[in-house]
Amino acid sequence: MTLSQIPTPLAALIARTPTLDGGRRKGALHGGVVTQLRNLIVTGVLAPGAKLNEREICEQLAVSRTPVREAIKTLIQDGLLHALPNQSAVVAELDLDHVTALIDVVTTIEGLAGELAARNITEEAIAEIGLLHYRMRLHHARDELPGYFEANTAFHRKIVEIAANPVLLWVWDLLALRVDRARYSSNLWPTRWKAAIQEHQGILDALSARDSVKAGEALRQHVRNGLSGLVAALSGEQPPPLQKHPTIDPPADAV
Amino acid sequence: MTLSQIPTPLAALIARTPTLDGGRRKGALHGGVVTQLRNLIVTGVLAPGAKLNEREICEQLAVSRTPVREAIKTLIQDGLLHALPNQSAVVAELDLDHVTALIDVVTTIEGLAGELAARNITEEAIAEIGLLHYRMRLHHARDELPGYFEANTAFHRKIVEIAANPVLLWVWDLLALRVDRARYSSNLWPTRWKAAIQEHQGILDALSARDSVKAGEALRQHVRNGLSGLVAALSGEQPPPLQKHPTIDPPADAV
DNA sequence: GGGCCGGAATTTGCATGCAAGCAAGAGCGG
DNA sequence: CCGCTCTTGCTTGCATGCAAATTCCGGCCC
Repeated sequence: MTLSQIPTPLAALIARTPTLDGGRRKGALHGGVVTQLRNLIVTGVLAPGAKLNEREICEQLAVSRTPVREAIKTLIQDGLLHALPNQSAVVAELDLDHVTALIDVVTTIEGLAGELAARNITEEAIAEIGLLHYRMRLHHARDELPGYFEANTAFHRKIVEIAANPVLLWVWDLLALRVDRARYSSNLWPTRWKAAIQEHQGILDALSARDSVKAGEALRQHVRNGLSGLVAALSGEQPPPLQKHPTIDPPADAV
Repeated sequence: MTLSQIPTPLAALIARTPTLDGGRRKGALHGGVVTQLRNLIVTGVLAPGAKLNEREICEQLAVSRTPVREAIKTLIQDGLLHALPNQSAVVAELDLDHVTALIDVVTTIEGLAGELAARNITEEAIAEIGLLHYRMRLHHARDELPGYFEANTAFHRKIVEIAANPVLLWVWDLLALRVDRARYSSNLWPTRWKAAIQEHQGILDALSARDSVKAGEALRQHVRNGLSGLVAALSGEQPPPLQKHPTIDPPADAV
């Protein structure tokens, strides 16, 4: 349950990032630890309920306890960890209720983003969105899930950026963490792949037409469809996140 | 600019909380510091742009740097502080743009809360909301602003609680911090006081009738009205929060 | 044999020490 | 007199030491 029980994927993920501190800059350790741990949690390498032993993390990441402690506090704020007084922080459970709760909130937030984006969008932004859409289509045609996933996130985030509302972007980023976590945990979502692409096309069209109502509605429908499917997948197969990481190869590389 | 320049209100606020650590429990220091600093920022005692010197805070709060550092990190996450590498964290500016951005997001969030709450609401919850509404009317009749303010926050938060969506509540709490900060900073809002009470009545009626659409719309309108007035107030009187405390000049480094 | 109790080891929480980096001020040159 | 540079002081970032709390394990009692 603790970190040492899953040494291989953890070490692999850590090794992937160049020394955790790229340029040996001074103030980069804290942020690096946050990123590392966040990835481990979001991708499901650290399973829900896992206890985070500070000393162990220190050894694995080769830093002292101070930045690790600060990172843990940060992740608690993000809702990825759950804190108990004088006890190890544990990875937050992936409650089906919580993921279900995400649906309404994320749907609403992205709907608002679509409405605002449709009003503000420029020709340049339309092109950027279109670019991402076709990157997704390419990845889909090539059956490249990780690439598609990345482009998909970029697509949605870009729309929020275009909405030009810093608070909205802030909230979206916080929510995206949880959505990604649930998505990694479900690990079967290509069922809706084709439908998603069509919906993306509809969103792109609405944005291009600067149709605020249509864009908002299209995004709401798309997000609701996606998240509902995700919840269905999660409620269907009970233990998917746990079965994943013993086999090191297929999903762990999806970074 | 630093903490020592405004010793009186800070000391007063700190003194108000019983020793910062009520029962000398062990894991309570960090949270206490967060609460303290958060209050100081939200209420405007720590003006936007103020630099937070760790050592100074340590002395004022009589704790070591470790919990203070962690608290600062937390507040940075909340968006109340802005971080610079190897430099003191500064209190985030109260950008008019950011407050304006809050309008759409908070309006949307509370609208959703109203819709969900209207569906889930029980007789007990209706009574609790009604209680808070009449507490507000009482405070209004007595011209007690602080009491009204507190009840108002409780009223809105209660609706979000009734919505029974943990993610929604989480997001609302985060946003409420910023709303409160802007509200404290504007410090003239009784202009809409009477109108607000009428709108609250409408919200209460819609919730009692379990009319989801109506409740959502009433809340959206109410929140938008309130926040728009707030933005107007903030844009009208440029330096209201700054003039309250000692000496503030554009150079900003007076003693 | 099972459950309860006690103590030791582990672990978090807080305090402090040391080095790197930024900022302000003195000194110098133009 | 003004501007630039270098140096000094202060501040943050990280590492580590110590005490309280929890947990886990062995022994004991029922």
